[in-house]
Amino acid sequence: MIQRPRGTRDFLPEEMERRRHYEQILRQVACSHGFREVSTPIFENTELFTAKSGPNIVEEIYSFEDKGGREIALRPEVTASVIRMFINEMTSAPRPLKLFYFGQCFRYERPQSGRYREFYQFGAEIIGAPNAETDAEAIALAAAMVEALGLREYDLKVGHIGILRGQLAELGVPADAAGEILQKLDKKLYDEAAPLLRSHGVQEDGIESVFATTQVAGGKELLSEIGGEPGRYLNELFRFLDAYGIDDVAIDLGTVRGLDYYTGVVFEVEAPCLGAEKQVCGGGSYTLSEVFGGEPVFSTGFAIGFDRILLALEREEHAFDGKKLDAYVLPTGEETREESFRIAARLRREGLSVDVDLMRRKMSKAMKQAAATGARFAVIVGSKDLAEGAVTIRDMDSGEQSLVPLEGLAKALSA
RNA sequence: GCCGGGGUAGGGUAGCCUGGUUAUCCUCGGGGACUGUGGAUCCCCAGACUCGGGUUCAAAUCCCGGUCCCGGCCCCA
Repeated sequence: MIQRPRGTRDFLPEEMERRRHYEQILRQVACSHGFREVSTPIFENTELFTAKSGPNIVEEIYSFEDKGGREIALRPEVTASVIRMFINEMTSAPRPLKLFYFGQCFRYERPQSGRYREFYQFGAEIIGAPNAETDAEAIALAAAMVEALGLREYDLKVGHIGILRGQLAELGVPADAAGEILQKLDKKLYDEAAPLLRSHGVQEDGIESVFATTQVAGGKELLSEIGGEPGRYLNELFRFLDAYGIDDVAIDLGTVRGLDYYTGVVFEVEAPCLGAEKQVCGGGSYTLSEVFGGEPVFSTGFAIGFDRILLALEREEHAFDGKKLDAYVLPTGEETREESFRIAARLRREGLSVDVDLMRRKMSKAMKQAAATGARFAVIVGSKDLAEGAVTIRDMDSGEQSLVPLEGLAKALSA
């Protein structure tokens, strides 16, 4: 037997119905916010992902040389592709561009709960508007999506990476050294961050003030305490969020995020029920386009970990009922088999979901099968009824039966 | 990459510690009892010891390694 590769999954019909259901909710919410769907290649030139993210990222990318000697990588995320697409063919599109995508990504990592090597991300990007309105819109969409999915327990945290970046720059830490320090700070590894800061000549009081910043976390009352340009920006952002009706937002200046292309506002959504892998959504603002050779364009985006958020919904035990068949058509015997196909075909053309016996089953077994498919009605095709131009339909829940002329069958079944 | 726990028909399990008949039970699937009526019952059929090596007269059972799954660490764009 051939096994599935590690970290991948097969989705059976029941689960696929559930996934499509939630996927549609996300699409609908994105569209309702004026975003339009795009799709980019699942593989790209490896360079696209290494340009800004750095070499340690490469180890977790599925990359290979194709038959033409090109360095190709399965996408580990979609933001880079969307920005590439923007630079390649959308630079003169009216701004802001509001785009969303849904698709799988690949990372060579150790699989664990809520973490796979092939996983699905739903994300959105707003390109071209350098202001707090844009960040507010992105956060509003993320919040609306989580709400629409019905997740009950989640935390939305907003921070501003410009504050720590600015502080480090003021203390004389070179920009290219900031990334490593920020990573340590994100995880609150102060013991590891301190020596790095000292090595760049930062004094103890400077270190203290940086650490203090990472611990600024709480409610909106903190807004007044955050100074400088980022402080004004955050105040503006929160006013817009308030106007959007999003008030349950925490402030956490220690939120750094792993990628160093983020420059301004950063935000995350966590589902506490997920334990170690609880982050279900992450994003922020960045200026990625010039890294790929375009003009500097301000963008804000986020990605939802689709598998993870579905796992969270599962933990919260959200009920989901798949769609049922409208009817199951079964012949009473061999002599009406062909007629039952004619009837099924006709009902299908009329837009109903219809299944029909393919197993040459005896009627009682076929009825059992009809029950197993969950069809609302069984359409019993017998020669006696047919002689009157009719069939018997049976409501599978109540067991009630009635003789229905073929002409009115579709109507009777959709009632 | 590291640490720990696992893997017995499609799904769920007993057996494993203490090696020894045809590997347990439930469910699902196929057929029949039931020649025009389902989710009940009964009967029949089909279906498994994760893979490789070792120990042994004998391995599902003990030992080693691989693999996959689960939990955690590292990482997490």
